[in-house]
Amino acid sequence: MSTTRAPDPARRNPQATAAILKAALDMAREIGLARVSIEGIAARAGVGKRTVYRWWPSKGAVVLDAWAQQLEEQLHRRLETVQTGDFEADLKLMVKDAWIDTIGDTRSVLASIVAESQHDPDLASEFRKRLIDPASALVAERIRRAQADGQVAADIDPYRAIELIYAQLYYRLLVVRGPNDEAYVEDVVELAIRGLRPPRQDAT
Amino acid sequence: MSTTRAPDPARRNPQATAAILKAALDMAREIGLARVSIEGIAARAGVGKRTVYRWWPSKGAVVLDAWAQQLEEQLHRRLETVQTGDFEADLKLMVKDAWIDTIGDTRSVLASIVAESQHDPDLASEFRKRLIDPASALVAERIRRAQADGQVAADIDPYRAIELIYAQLYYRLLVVRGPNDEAYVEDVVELAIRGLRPPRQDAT
DNA sequence: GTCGCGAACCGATACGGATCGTGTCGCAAT
DNA sequence: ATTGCGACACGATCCGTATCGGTTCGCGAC
Repeated sequence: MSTTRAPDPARRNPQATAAILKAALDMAREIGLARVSIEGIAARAGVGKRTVYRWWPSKGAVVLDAWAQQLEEQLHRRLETVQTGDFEADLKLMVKDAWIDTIGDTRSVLASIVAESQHDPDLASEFRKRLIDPASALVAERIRRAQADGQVAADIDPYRAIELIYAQLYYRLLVVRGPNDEAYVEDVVELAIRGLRPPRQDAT
Repeated sequence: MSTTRAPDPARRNPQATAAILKAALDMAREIGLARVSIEGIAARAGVGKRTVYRWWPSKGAVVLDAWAQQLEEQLHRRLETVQTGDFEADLKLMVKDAWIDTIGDTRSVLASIVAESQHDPDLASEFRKRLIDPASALVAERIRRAQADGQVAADIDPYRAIELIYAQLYYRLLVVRGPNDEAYVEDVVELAIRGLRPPRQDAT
């Protein structure tokens, strides 16, 4: 049972760690995660393969780690800004901030990680924990406030509302491949909020 | 320039083709597309690797071909059934038919193909042409009819409405991994149609 | 305090195994 | 006689593990 001893984090070499993360992220952006290999990462970082295998379970985990770390730094710089009071405007700001400014041009890395996570449950779980959950929690809070204000129906599950928005963005990214820019984000939020109802509604 | 001559389809061996398609689809369902290899397909089909490479450019293309062919057969058997007149009911029927009955338990194959298509533009394009576009065209027709009847606002782009529905299903399949059954499909359609508006609306 | 020593990380290299995509046979069908 | 076919061999790449000296860290003896 005790064959795999956990390595000691205290003895970890920060230089090697940083070099590996940088090499992994750079290569993923240059040639795509699919063509990245652990051998390649180790070679580019000037590091033994063993050192990579010691601290990460797969190439996907390395790239996710590097990428998420970069996003977190960027997000900490923004965070608590959104407070215009208008629900739709706030939502647009939050989503644009996350999807355009923070994710931005690393969107192909995001796509690669989702792709890789289709056959790597551990990576999938780490991805949700590291990216999806924090991003959702932020938006969910704002939606709950809108429900308290009566701007959103009380029987809506905030997380379903978030799905309604982000699903559209991911769908474009992963499946249909249309433009995915600022204008599209606004359209996505508007459509999610407005629904498909005709403007004139004669209830029973 | 003329190094790669296209093979002559007339001389293609139907037995070999069928055996390859069957082997590819079976293996994809059993062990997942990621662990499928062209070597494995050829071995299982009792065929030389060269024969596979002659007719398909990648393992993803083989599996997509086999899978889409099966779906098309199944869809031809259903097609023109939906005509209850009620827009929401029709939409639920159509989507359940496609997502639950037709795709059904081959959903992991779908996920694998989308994953693979992230780093294979040709596969991505073939996937949209073979699956997304036909499915969308069917639903778009029904939405346009609903617009003519006044059940859907006239300024809605039918294809955006479809995205609003299918995006949710794909998002669950590829990213967040919740239940993706009949009940969820109904919820998805309802939420898409209803939007986030509060029930009471005092327009200006 | 400082010295010694074992444990763990480090870079480097080698290894067997798997799969890739191509090349090359002889055979069968047209 | 041309072409698809099954079969097999090939060089290349990457995987995950092992092994080798080296260095750095923690800790107890002196």
